[in-house]
Amino acid sequence: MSKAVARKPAKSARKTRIQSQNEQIILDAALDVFSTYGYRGSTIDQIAGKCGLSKPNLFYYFRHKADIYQAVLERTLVTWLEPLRTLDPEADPLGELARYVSAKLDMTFAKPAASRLFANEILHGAPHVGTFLKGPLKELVEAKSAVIRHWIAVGKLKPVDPLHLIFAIWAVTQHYADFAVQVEALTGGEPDREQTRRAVLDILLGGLRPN
Amino acid sequence: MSKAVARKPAKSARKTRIQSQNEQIILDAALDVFSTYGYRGSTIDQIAGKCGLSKPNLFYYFRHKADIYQAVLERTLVTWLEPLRTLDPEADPLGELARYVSAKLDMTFAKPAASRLFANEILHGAPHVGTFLKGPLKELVEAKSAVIRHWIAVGKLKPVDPLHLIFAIWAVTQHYADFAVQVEALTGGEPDREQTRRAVLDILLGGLRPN
DNA sequence: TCCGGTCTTGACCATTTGATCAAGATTTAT
DNA sequence: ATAAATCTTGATCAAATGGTCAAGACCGGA
Repeated sequence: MSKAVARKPAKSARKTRIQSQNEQIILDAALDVFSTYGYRGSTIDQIAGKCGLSKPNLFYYFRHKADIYQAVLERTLVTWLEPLRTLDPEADPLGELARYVSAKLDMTFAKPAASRLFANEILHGAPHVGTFLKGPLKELVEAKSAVIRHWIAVGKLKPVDPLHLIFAIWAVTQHYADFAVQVEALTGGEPDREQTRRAVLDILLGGLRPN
Repeated sequence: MSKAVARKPAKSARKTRIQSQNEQIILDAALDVFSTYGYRGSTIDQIAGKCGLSKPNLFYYFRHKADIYQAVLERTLVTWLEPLRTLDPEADPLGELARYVSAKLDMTFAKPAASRLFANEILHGAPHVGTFLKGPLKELVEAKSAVIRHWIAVGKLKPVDPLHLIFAIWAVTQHYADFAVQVEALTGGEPDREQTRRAVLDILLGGLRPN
């Protein structure tokens, strides 16, 4: 991932009011479109149509389609990573894990499009976020794995593979965004969020209490 | 989903040796390509290239790109559904669930492309499998939910929402195919399968033993 | 061997789509 | 008010791509 995706950084690094405003409008629309149809399945016309700007105008702000994608993806990654960052080694393990799962679930419900965009990117081999995965994400995950291992070592958590626990938490929480149509088809409408939260916490953390 | 996706059913419903052979070759290649790049991101040329047939030749066997996709998707759905079908109400609940999770995980490892194809389809709103989700899948899931509820009722399983348990099992097992690049980036290479199996069983079923 | 049906493909078409550009409209600073 | 900078867009282009077609190669049964 490179930086500097927008266009005008040449002369005045400062962004115009219109500029930053339209960039946000474009990225909002792009998140919707890309997360729904995938990169290849989305067209500039769709994004332009959704945000009420003309196609050439999009190219005024972003030189290439790939730049729009890159920008919206980067904005998403920050959001996506945030909850894990807050896992506190000092807090009570089960409570802290419950808080993390709950926060991840909240994000899934609040920003399903972000989850789907990320899922799509990974599903297709992470062509744009390979360095993110092997860099920042890996470091953070290793740090948090150490925290979980420590909790286990001091007997506050049943022994469990930390990495796979993190995978499981991600998988289950994001499932409700990424597979939303399936979830809705099987529950008959949107599932009740509190019920979902309780069930997810039960299933994921129910077996972690030490004897 | 409609039937009759291939071409020649008109005169002789019987398929030539070459015909059924090439159809399989095409579908195999199509699964690879579609699961990697998505529907829109895949081209007939890619599929043709991968299976060593010419582009017009593909159109000889399948009239439209969508027909190829449909055919490979249908073939995948059968495979995908199979393990759940075998959930036996008479068996020991925890053992039976463990067997199911294990079988699902085996399928994930054996046919990651199938998992990804399905994931991609759902992720993009299930445009081709809506009726499958709301029909056969829903019925089967409701039947199996009843089984789980029964296990709980007779005290052989800790109370847990059956539907969300099924979701969790799907989410976690398929995660290792759908998010394989992320898993590999974080584990540093392919994760050990037996270790993964133990961890997944621990996490998903560890809290289900009744007191 | 020979014939009808099956299979294969090079050349081609029409549409979609990412991207460009020049000309004009609008905003901003002075 | 005015000039400079910024912003906007209709028209257009070139490449990619789903799909067609006619001509020829191949195969299988009599």
